[in-house]
Amino acid sequence: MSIEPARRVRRSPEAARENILQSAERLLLEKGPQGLKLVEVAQGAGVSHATVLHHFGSIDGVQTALAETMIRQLVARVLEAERPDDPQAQLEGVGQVLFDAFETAGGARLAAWLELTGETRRLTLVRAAVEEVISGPMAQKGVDPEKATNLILVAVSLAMGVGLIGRSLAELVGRPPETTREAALAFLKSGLAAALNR
Amino acid sequence: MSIEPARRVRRSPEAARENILQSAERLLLEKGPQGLKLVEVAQGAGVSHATVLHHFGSIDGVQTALAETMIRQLVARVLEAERPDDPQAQLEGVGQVLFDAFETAGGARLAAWLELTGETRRLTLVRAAVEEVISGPMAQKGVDPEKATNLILVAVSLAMGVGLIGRSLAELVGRPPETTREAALAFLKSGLAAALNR
DNA sequence: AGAGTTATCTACAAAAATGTCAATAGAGCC
DNA sequence: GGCTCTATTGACATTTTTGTAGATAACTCT
Repeated sequence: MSIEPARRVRRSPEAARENILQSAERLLLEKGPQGLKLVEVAQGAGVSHATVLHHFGSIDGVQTALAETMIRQLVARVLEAERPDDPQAQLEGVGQVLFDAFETAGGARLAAWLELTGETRRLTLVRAAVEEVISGPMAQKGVDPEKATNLILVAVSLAMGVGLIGRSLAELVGRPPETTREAALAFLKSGLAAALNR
Repeated sequence: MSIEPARRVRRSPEAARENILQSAERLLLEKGPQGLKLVEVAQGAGVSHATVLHHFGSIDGVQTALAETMIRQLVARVLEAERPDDPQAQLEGVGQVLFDAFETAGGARLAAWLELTGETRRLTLVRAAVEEVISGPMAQKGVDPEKATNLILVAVSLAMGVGLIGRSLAELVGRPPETTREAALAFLKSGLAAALNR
């Protein structure tokens, strides 16, 4: 019995890259940065590790690409909900959206990963997003840019923290996992209201 | 010319372990989880990598020990400042202390690392600390335990987020790095006041 | 001083992870 | 059908990282 050569699936370069990145993302979120091994990524994508190298050049290439797409997704999720319809409802919803963005698809874990690996330069996208919010909804509401910036900094930090450790923190003190998120949301909302209506 | 054998420094097991752990911590904070290599840790500690293995058994042993001591330090830093002298000043200082704790010596990065690696079980220490705060200063102030818990969850999450990405976030939008921290502190303070004086 | 203990070292070995290369096989095109 | 292009692969090569073993030197105790 001779060994059958594996039958191949031939994808377009774009499809191949996306397939691989999805596997990489899954691994990152499951096992953390340490789990991002070439062969495991390949395995998860149903492909040989040589293929991964063909498309990304090196393991670093994979990490870089992954970071970039994840940031892009994160920023997109945040901005998507910034429609300038009703500024009031918007401001109330900002927290909601932010929290979602950082909780969904491991946004917070991505950010943490970037911080831990010192990849903070990659964040020009984020900067653009922040500026968009400041000059968009905030300015419309007539908020002083300085103050608006501060609020955003706080809100994002909070969303980050909640997204990262919110669930386990709540469970740690014997509450349902969403407790942190809900409490933080309420806290943020009332804080925002107090800071803005004045 | 024959090679001189390196002269040895013989430490007590405890001192040796501590020396090594310090190097490991430095590396973790500098290069992230990926930078925690056996030889680098050894180099930073000024010993051979075999010595590290002798004391910790494996690289996992190093990680485990490191996580534990870092958590211990973090919790200690938080609780240290919980002296039941003046409940009022205390509550105001809580934010300060929390933020310090998560910012100093990479507390936030530690927590992030633990989360990313899925090492959340190691956190029994934290649980004890939270309970101590709830039943201590909070109860003294006559705060409903439920509400107290929520506030703590929020405060810790915020401290976490600020400690992790606060500085780079501020720099990202062109402010001095402490901006996030200061804004968050003010936000937290007024929020706490509003939630408690009622 | 001599002996015992063990933290430490060097040298080697094993394993894991990354990277290279030539051959192959899908898919579109003539 | 035959041709071309290249995504894919298996097998090999290299580098990195972790782990093992025996010898040695620092320290304590008698």
